[in-house]
Amino acid sequence: MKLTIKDIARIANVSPTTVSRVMNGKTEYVTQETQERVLKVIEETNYQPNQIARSLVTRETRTIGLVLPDIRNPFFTELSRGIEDYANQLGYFVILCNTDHKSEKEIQYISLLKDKYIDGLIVVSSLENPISHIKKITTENTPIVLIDHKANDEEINCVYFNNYQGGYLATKHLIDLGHKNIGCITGPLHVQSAVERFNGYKDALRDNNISFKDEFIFQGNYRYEDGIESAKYYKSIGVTSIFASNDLMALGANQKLAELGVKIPEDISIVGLDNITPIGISDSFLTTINQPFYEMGKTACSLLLDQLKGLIQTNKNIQFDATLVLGKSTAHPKK
Amino acid sequence: MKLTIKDIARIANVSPTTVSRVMNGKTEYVTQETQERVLKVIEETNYQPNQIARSLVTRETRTIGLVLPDIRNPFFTELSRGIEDYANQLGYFVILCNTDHKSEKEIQYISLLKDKYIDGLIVVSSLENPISHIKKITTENTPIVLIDHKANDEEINCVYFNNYQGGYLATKHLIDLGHKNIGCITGPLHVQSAVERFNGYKDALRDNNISFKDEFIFQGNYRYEDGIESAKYYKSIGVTSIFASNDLMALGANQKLAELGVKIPEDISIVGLDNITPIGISDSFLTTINQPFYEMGKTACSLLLDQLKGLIQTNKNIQFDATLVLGKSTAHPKK
DNA sequence: TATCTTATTGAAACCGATTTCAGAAACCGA
DNA sequence: TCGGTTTCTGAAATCGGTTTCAATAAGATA
Repeated sequence: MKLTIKDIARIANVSPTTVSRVMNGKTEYVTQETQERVLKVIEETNYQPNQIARSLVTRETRTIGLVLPDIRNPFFTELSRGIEDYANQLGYFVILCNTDHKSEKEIQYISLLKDKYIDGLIVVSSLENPISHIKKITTENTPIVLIDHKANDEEINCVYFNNYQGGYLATKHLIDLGHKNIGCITGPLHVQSAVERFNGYKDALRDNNISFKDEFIFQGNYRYEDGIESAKYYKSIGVTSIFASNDLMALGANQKLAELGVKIPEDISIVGLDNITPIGISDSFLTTINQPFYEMGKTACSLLLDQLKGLIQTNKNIQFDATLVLGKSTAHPKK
Repeated sequence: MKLTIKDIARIANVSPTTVSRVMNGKTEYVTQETQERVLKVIEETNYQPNQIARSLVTRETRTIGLVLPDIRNPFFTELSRGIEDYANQLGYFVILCNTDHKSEKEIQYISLLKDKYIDGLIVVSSLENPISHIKKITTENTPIVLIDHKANDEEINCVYFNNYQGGYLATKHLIDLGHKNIGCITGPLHVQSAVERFNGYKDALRDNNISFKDEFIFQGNYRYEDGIESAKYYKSIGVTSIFASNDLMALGANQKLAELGVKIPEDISIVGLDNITPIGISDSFLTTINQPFYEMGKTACSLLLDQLKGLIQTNKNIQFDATLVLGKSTAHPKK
């Protein structure tokens, strides 16, 4: 039979009130002696208070919800570890919810989480207009952090990556190596991140007096297959280098170009963006732009918990920088 | 201000008891008319009952705990999706806990989860003797499923992969292709799964009258680097094929052998084991043995929830079969 | 018509903690 | 010695549901 606070009170010959006080460290008005007596009983009986009963009155569950498209995506896996590690350190649990990019699933999950009285919510949203939707279904005072989204003003907490800078740096690297004919495999251009990466590419060209050429652009969809598909095209038009808007497409292009007899990086240099290193594989072949997923998760979680504890009041927008990671897939163009 | 069951009762002009009955479908003794009245009020006020208060009396949280070494490991990522999908379908939440293979972290997590009154627990344990440890810290009647572990009798629920069969099939495939000099990169031999895979290798040789040679064995640690390291050795002793006890080592060996000028599969065939396909990359190069992680997770979760609902009483041990996945890394040996 | 079921509803207890508030004891200054 | 603080403790209310049990009304039976 599970012990309750009343049992402990009876055994220690005090009231439940006192037991509660001792457990919660509100001992300023409890004598050293009774305190020790209670602690001894707790120790001996190995008593653990019922967290649900606690939650009912304290209104905190020490649990946060994490809603994201698919944990199998390496970005989100890494992100989730950043979040979980930080949360665990401060005694919080994380409930994981995969939405598979489906709006209904996302809304349903968030709504269910609300009923569960989680203390906070971290969301990588797939909704058209996440802020208004999410605010509609959550309680006024639940802290929320949106990842991979940028808000105006201080509407909501946001943590996101500087995609523009990523595209810019990748392209600049190729330019610095001496490339002038630089292809660009874009992401789906109805998605904000893809547009920004593309803008980074364009601006890097402009800033270095290289004219933008439409035929150098191949529109992809962030999939490996898009990279594969682009290969034949790029081989035929003869670029000396390619900036792929994500690593998956970069790897696809690399794979197919190699099969077509194109030497990487001698004939064509390739830069990716994301830095998704397959687990355990240390030697990185691909030159790419690092996106600090783990750090972003950690920051999102710390933002959330700070707000939870009232340490900060206003919402923040935090942007993460892109950095170049040198691999073996880029080199000077051949003369 | 959040509505409570009393508010609804007042508005609908009934007692909280009746509201509760209607919400829980215990309507056999509620007239159609009052039922509709209550439902209408719930609908109009958008009332959502407080799940914590419910849990306090029903003793169920509709939440299960998932404890595993590291979600970044593709096995566990896939496993977690199998679990989460199934749990979500039945209205359960999943709390994710990474132990980083540390015993203290695992024990601490399980103990904390117990206090939280989760309904069930799924564990991929890193403990020496998981069953006795886990049973010590959990309540008598919490359903538990162990993954990647095999129990005697019906001590506890287990879901695991037939590692022996995996090693056997991989080796048999090479033998069927005509190979006789078959190297084997083992896993860490203090780990059960590694021993079983190795035994599968040995028995496949024996059953086909190929003598076991000690010099064909390279002991690894399931890491990419171990594969890299083994390459020089295998090139020097001249095997025609290699069975690597996991995909990571297979990929490492492949990488390094290719660098050393060895043609795969013409000069040396390689078989892995695990079938960890990098996300989004469809064309599989490596011939390997599939381990059905997603299915295993799903089954573990269904086992847990069935037990939770009292649908099954006895504990079960469920074994999953290995299957061969043909890639481009194996071929007949050269004459 | 009197009695016995059966259908319908609600008052009150309960789950197991925290928190408010009041009372008792000890201490203190005049 | 006496009123006023301060220290220590516990009774009871509370959080928001579910469940038990009793009460009432309606219908059935004899």
